[in-house]
Amino acid sequence: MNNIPQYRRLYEILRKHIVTGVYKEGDLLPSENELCAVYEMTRPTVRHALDSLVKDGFIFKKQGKGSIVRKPSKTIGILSIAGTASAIGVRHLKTQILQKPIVKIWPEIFPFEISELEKESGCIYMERLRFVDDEPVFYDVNHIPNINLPRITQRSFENRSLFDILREHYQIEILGGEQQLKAVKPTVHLRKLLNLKPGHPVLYIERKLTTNKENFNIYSTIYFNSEKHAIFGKF
Amino acid sequence: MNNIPQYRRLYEILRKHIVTGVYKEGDLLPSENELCAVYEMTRPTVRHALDSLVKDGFIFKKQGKGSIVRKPSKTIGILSIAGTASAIGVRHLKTQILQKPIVKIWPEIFPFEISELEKESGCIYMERLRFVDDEPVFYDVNHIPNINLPRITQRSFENRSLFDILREHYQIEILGGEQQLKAVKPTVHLRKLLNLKPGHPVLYIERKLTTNKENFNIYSTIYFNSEKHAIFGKF
DNA sequence: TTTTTCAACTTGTATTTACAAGTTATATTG
DNA sequence: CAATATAACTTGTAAATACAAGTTGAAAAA
Repeated sequence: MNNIPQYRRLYEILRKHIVTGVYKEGDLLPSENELCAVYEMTRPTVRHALDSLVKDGFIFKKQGKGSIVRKPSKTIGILSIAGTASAIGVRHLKTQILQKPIVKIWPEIFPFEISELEKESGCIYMERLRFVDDEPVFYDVNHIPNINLPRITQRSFENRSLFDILREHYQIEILGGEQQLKAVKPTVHLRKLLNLKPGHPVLYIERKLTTNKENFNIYSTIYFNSEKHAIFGKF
Repeated sequence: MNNIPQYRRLYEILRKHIVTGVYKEGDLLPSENELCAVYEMTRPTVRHALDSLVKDGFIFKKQGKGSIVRKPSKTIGILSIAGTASAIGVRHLKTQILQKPIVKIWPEIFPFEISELEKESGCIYMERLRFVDDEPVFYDVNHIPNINLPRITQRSFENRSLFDILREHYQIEILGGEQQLKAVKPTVHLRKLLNLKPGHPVLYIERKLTTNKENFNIYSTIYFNSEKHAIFGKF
């Protein structure tokens, strides 16, 4: 007997058709009754599949009209997921490493609670300065637990996304996270790093990202120069 | 004939019971069959209501066990969805209306693009100042299209969530949105309103929220005093 | 006593049927 | 020709029913 439910099967089929471009943005999916006929399901089952597609943002429905394909949002932005790279679009983002990844003990004062396993493993520490159109915009300080990351301190992070490296070489995926935002006055050090005008504030972000590995969270502190750019988020 | 659908009615009842603490975190809701009996609906209708509660993060379900309340862990926060009320927890948030809802034309200079229908309908304008522990924290300016909102300028918004009123009385649901964040120097007016220390910056947010009604978006400009509080977001 | 079995719950999936309500193109009417 | 009515679609809501699958605690067996 087939293990996966029928509505799930239809969901996967339609999802694949949407992401591979069989149905494009604005296209109407076949009507519910057509889908019933083609895939030999009843309407509640078909609607269950379509509801899932709505929930995941692939389509929206309009009564009397049909199910309309929604283009996936590409500029996900720093506020929803992943790193700073996807917030701007990688094209214009350059990265300078101020502190190459080194192994350290966790700081005494740390804005987040960490687990026992994370604590006893020590952490990988790195600092980066990131440029948009050759002007400094982000300064970030990162702490990553030193759990099963062979050779990470030898890798080059120049102009590469930290998250891409973790995903490709260590199979670590970001699942979600939490963050706090404030507007603060910059220190002298920060003002120089980010080339800020006197009196201009910075956006301060503390974030914890959870991953597919248990007890493996990524902790970042980010200072953002919002003179010319704003942080963008979709949800 | 009752205009709102039954599953919606049950959703509102259970949602209210959860946020007012009738059911607390970890509590089991009555079983689907019990809800059927009490509210005289069939199980598909009850399940539709429960599905909506799952989608909005109020409960999660476990097969064989029941529907479990999820409230306090999911302080959704201003960055992900809904309004400022859910960012803090309604308990400590008081609202003072600086400008009662009035009908206006849309401003000439507006940070977002608006549709033709929105433009020709005019907008409802309101300003609010919101307090946490009796200290001013949020100042927000809101523009809502004046489309099919009978008597909205007569309603009281004191200490009530704008979104709750839109949802309960006008069946308007927030589906998602986009926003931009900056750290800025406050104007003199803002410094007085938010009782800011000299030299302290504010967090500036521009947001557009999309709803289940076409051509009906909510536009807000928010100034946030981040001296004592931070804006929190989960994703 | 401890372990196993099982009955009585829970939610999950699915069918069938019916009518309400919004959309659109065509045919009808003025 | 232009406005209107209508028929044929679409999705939305809802009932009644059935069985599958996970959970739990009590009864039965070791």
